[in-house]
Order: sequence, then C-alpha cells, then structure tokens
Amino acid sequence: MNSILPESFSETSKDQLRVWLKILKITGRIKAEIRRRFRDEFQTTLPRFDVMAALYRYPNGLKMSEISSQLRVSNGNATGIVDRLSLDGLVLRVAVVGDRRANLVSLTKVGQEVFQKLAQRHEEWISQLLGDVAQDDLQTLSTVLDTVNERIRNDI
Amino acid sequence: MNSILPESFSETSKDQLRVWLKILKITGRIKAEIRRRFRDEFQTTLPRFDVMAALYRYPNGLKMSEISSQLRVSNGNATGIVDRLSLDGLVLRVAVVGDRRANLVSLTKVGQEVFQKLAQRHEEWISQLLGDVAQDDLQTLSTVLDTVNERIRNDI
DNA sequence: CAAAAATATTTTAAACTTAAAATATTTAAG
DNA sequence: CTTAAATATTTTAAGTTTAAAATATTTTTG
Repeated sequence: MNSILPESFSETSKDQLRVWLKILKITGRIKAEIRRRFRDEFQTTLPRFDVMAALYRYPNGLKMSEISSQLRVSNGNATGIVDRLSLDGLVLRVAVVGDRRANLVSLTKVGQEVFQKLAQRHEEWISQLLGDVAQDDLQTLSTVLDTVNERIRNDI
Repeated sequence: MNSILPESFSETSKDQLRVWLKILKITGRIKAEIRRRFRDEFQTTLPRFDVMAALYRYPNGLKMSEISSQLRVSNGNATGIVDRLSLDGLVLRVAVVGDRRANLVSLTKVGQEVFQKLAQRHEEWISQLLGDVAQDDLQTLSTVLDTVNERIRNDI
C-alpha cells in the first residue's frame, strides 16, 4: 500500500534512506537463513563458503592477498579462514617458487568435491528465497544495482 | 510453485544467484564505506549506531530482549554493544520495577545529542552513495524488495 | 653492494557475531 | 504452597572482522 505522505522532492534523502534500510533488512534476513542452513546441513559457515568459491574459480590457486582482495576482506581475516579450512583438509598452501613470501592456496580434491555439493544447495536456496521475484523485476534490480555500483566506484 | 521444466529452472536459478551475488557485493561495499566514515569521523561503529537508532525511536527505553529482536541479533551480542555504549555514557540501564530480571535501556541526554549528529551525517552519506539512482528505479527497487520480503516471511 | 622502499603474509588487539549454557526471576500448574 | 515452565539476561566458546603492527622477503635506488 502507498502511504499518504505528501509527494515532496525535498524528501528524497529520506526515501533513499528508507530503501537502504529495507535492503539491509532483507539481505540480512536472507544471509541469516543461508548461514543457518549451511550450519545445519553442512556444519560450515558463509565465510568458509565464500573462500572456497573463490578458490574453486581458480584451480591453479590464489595467493593470500588475492583471496582478501577478491572477497574484500582483510589479510588477517583470510589467514584465519584459510587456517581452519586447511585444518579440515579442504585447502592446501603451496610455496611459490621464486618468492618465499607468498603461498598459493588451492582446494584439495576433497575440497573441490565438498564445494560442489555446497554450491548446488546454495543455488537452490537462493532460487527458493528469491522465487517469487519476476524475471523482469530481477532484470530491473540488476540494472539499478549496476547504477549504484558505478556511482560507488566513482565516489569512494 | 515453480512448475517449469528443469532446464528453464536451472537457467533462472543461475540468474537469481547472479543478482543475489551482485546485491551482496554492492551492499557490502556501501556498508564498508559507511563503517569507514563512522570510524574516521566519529570513532564509532555501525552496530553501535544501529543500537542507538533503535533506542532513539523509543525514548522510554527498550528491554535488552527488545533490542535484540528489533535488530535481529543475539542477546549476547546486544549485551556487549550496550555494555560499551554504557561505558561511554551514551546509554543507561534502568531496573524495571516489578521485574528484577529486566532492564530498560535508554539513551542518555548526551546519547541523544550524539545520535542526532550521527543520523544526520548517515542520511547524507546514503543519499550521496545512492545519488544517481532515479526516483522511479528507487520505487521499483522498493517494490521488488517487498516481494522478496513477503516471500521470505512465508518461507522461512 | 647496502640502505630504503615495496610487497606478502601473519600476528595482535579490540569489537562483533552466533548458538548454547548458565543464572536469576517470574509465572503457571498441580 | 511447591514445583515446573517460561522469561530476561549474561556468560562462554568459537569464529569472523577490522586496522594496525610485526615479520620476512624482494625490489629499487643511490
């Protein structure tokens, strides 16, 4: 239902804020649900999934710094997640020949198999949770997001 | 609900996943930027701002459990944030007469004044970051999000 | 070559986050 | 009234997150 608020162009920033808070609320709820399902069904977490997804796209491995820049998290953050994935035998750190500072991190065979299962379920979950959104609206949403993304890129 | 063929379904779910990842990427970037500005300009954090915003809407105070349900965070999480706000003199815990289990948390006078400054800048930032999005697109985005929100409510 | 700068990563400290367990208190049931 | 259940909150343990400092190595520069 549309509210009875007066149409005022000076209210734009309030409208923007309202939409932004709505975005946060909904993405938060979806993320919480995905997190819950990963925990219940696979005893894993979203950050672990994100790191495994990045590594899956690069079978030759990624340096630690490449993982953090890909996922836009701090180096220290990546270190901790990779440490724990490594303890579970899902990823491997391999020394880079010619640069003793760097490591190449890649999924183990088991890690690849586990990720494929996770990714399939994850895609099903997202599809289910976004299920009622029309194809047209999805396209609009995507375009709007591109605009925002461009704005941010030029702005920050 | 979704009675289309497996192939079409598969394509759609990939599209949905793509849009979802785009949403995550952009909201993540905006949140990171807001977090950075809160830190640099006010030496505070987004979670603190969120708690203060909830308390500002309820001048008579909120119980700890009301804070956590409003913000959809765990009780323990709220405890920590309120603890730290309290150390800074921005919020106050007041015993509830007739129920020695509960506390009413509210902003102090200083807390209210600080929040007003934070909220004004926050609104400016969001407006700036979403600045290029047309009013129509904003309305579409809002409607799409309502649809998703409804879907989740019925689904989770 | 030697010192300085740049790069790659880890460590650290503080805050945030969750789920689950623990504590305290109130309400409901028998 | 007494016990059991429900409610309100905090504590705990493990993981995530960030920024900044520390360590190690490589590259650049004088």
